[in-house]
Amino acid sequence: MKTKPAAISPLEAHLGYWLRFVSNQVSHSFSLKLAERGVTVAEWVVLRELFECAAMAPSALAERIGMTRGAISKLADRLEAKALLTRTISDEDRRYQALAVTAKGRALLPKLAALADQNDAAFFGHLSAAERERIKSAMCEIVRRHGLKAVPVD
Amino acid sequence: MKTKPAAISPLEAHLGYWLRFVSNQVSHSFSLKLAERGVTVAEWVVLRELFECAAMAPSALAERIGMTRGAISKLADRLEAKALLTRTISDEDRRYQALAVTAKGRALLPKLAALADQNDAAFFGHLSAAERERIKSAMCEIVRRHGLKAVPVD
DNA sequence: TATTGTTATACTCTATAACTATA
DNA sequence: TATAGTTATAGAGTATAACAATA
Repeated sequence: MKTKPAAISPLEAHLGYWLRFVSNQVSHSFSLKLAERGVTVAEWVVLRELFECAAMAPSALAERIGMTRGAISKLADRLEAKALLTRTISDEDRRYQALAVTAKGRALLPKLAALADQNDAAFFGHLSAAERERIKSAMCEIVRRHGLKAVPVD
Repeated sequence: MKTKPAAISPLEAHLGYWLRFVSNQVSHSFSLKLAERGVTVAEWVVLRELFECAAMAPSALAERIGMTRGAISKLADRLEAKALLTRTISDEDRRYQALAVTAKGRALLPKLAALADQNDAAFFGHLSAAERERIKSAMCEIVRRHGLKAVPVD
């Protein structure tokens, strides 16, 4: 009985629109903070991920983060130039590399993590812990359902 | 009494990380769908926003969407080339322009909106309506708190 | 002089695919 | 030939700032 088809849903009807909007702002804000330390968001993700393990191959890292090998290669270039990361060619199979965070990188990481904490708090600090957890779970579940690469479910 | 400082929070500790991860996937998936119609995500946003009003100045649109005038200018170029949008210079003040969606653009919009609906459903359809609304409200609240440009709270 | 819109420039991120070197 | 990593190319998105036209 609708007189108008209402075929054209508004932008704000889509959850994807809101996520993109907020996410862009959060990431942009974070990127400004990181810029003071001379690092980009993608670089932070790589460094943080490498920090866990002693060393990791570029291809493994690429899969884990959900990036292409080419992208990792370029990021590694930049991080190497900043002396935050080293490449070491394997002796056994010289096609393999081991990426590792340098001492300088390890010294820098806590500061970057503090910026990440600070940025997250600025945007989501007003939410209750339960609410944050709820949203996080929802996002995590979406990642799982869609079989997205990096399922870093902690 | 902590033995370890635990100073370095993991990536997954941050809600911003999850939002960025999911949002990137959702947007990418949407961009693939839109590509079949020869449109990008940013172009969809512009078209959808212009669709509401008869016409709008680039600067007003820029503020509403949260983009720079330069970005709008480039988008308008592309949309004009695709005959989805027109620029009309004001007679009163020749610095002003009116951007408007063409008939072709109006014909295309329902199809794009359907893709948006479809994409949103693919990622968020498994959530209850209440849960979706909850997350949407949270995002909306964040936008409001941070006084972000486009507050299309509808 | 202030404002509107355009243009030039640049950089990040991403993806594809051709390429090199190893095996 | 198969794999690991690199490089070239491209395009979207974004931002800054210089610029032209107009008021």
